[in-house]
Amino acid sequence: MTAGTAANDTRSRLLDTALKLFSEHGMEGTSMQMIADELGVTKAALYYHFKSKDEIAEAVAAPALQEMEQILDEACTKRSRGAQIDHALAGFVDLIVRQRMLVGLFNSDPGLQRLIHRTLLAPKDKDLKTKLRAVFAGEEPSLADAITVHVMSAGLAMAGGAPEFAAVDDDTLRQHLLDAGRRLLGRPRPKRLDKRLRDLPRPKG
Amino acid sequence: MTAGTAANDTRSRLLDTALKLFSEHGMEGTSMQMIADELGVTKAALYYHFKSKDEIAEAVAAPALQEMEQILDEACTKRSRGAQIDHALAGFVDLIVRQRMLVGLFNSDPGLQRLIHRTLLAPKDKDLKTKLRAVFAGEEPSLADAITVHVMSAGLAMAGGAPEFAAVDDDTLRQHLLDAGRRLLGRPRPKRLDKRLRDLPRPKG
DNA sequence: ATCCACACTAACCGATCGGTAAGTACGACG
DNA sequence: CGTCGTACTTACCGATCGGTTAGTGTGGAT
Repeated sequence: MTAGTAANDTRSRLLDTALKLFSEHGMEGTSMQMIADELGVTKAALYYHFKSKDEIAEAVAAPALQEMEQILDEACTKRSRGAQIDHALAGFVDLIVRQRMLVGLFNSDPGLQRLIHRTLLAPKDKDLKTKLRAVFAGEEPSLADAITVHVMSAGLAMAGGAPEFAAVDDDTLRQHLLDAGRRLLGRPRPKRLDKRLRDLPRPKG
Repeated sequence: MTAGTAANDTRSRLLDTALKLFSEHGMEGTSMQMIADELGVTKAALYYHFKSKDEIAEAVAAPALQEMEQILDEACTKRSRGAQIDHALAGFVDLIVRQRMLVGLFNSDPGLQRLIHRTLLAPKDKDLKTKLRAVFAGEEPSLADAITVHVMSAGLAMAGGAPEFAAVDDDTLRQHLLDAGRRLLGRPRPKRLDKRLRDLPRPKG
């Protein structure tokens, strides 16, 4: 017990550092040397903990991907479509806010995207994006709905991960992203009216 | 006359190729060798046309950036806030659809973003993002509005540049993105406009 | 005292990176 | 004919890339 504290600590610090650098410079723009320098160890030390750069990227991305999958699965258990969407949206926004850097990185780096798709998504019966679209817009969504869902997921993720909102506290950011998501998806806003009520067109009853 | 046709042709083919590769692999993930190979010339030939890789990236991004600036400036000349927003949104969506790859690349590559910010945006009195936010949400927007605008611009750009919608024809994509943008911004949807009717501003009414 | 697994380091690998220097095929011009 | 500019190519540079190998210091168990 209390076993590999040192190793565990270095390993998790390594992941934190990698995430930070990846999100600043992109995955291809971040070298193993940069990660090692930032950590204060040699490059070879990284290869003691991970077999390759790709494995580091996987380890960085995996937890959030798993969490997203879980949120989507939970949402599927809800009875009404409305409840499914509300749960998925709330969970998605919460994940984005808690993992701002990672989520921003995730749908912004072509290299990471390709890697993740190969190693973490492809093996599953259904890839995450498809699942997400299915939860928000049904199994066989119209083009309009598919586009709306894409705008929502990408928009919320990029805004959540944007450096200009880095100083905004989690609760506030979550509320605003939730509002934006609901507006896009045409979901009614629950009671909570914020100070600045805009004229919301409600196209559907 | 008809002078530098060959050179001009190579130069523009070079830019096309670079854009394609940048958007597939990211800027850091694309080497000069890759561009040269795809073009069927040697790497050194690239350096005949451009001084550096950065200069290529600038040349790739510059026209769309200029066009965006022009759209925003045009929008500012409109009388009502509503007309300003409508013009900017229509122009923005139109630009995204016409330049899908580039726009997708633009807000997805940390390396390109940093470069562009240094070389093309910083010198201007106001950077593009600030200008965009000002047009859509006023000079001193609330946090909620700033976030909404960010979600919109990033969401529309990423959806427009997304490979899964690559096969969608321009008009259709434009309509759906416009709808999503209007929903987000709380703009009323105009009654079924003729889809051919674009935003061409009447020259000095 | 010895051994051993752990968590590294120093030194190195071939490949590739962005970039450069020198040379060349070629058409236009005089 | 010769010469000049254009649009390249061949050959090369030092630096850095991801990754490997062999060795080292250290703490705990025996």
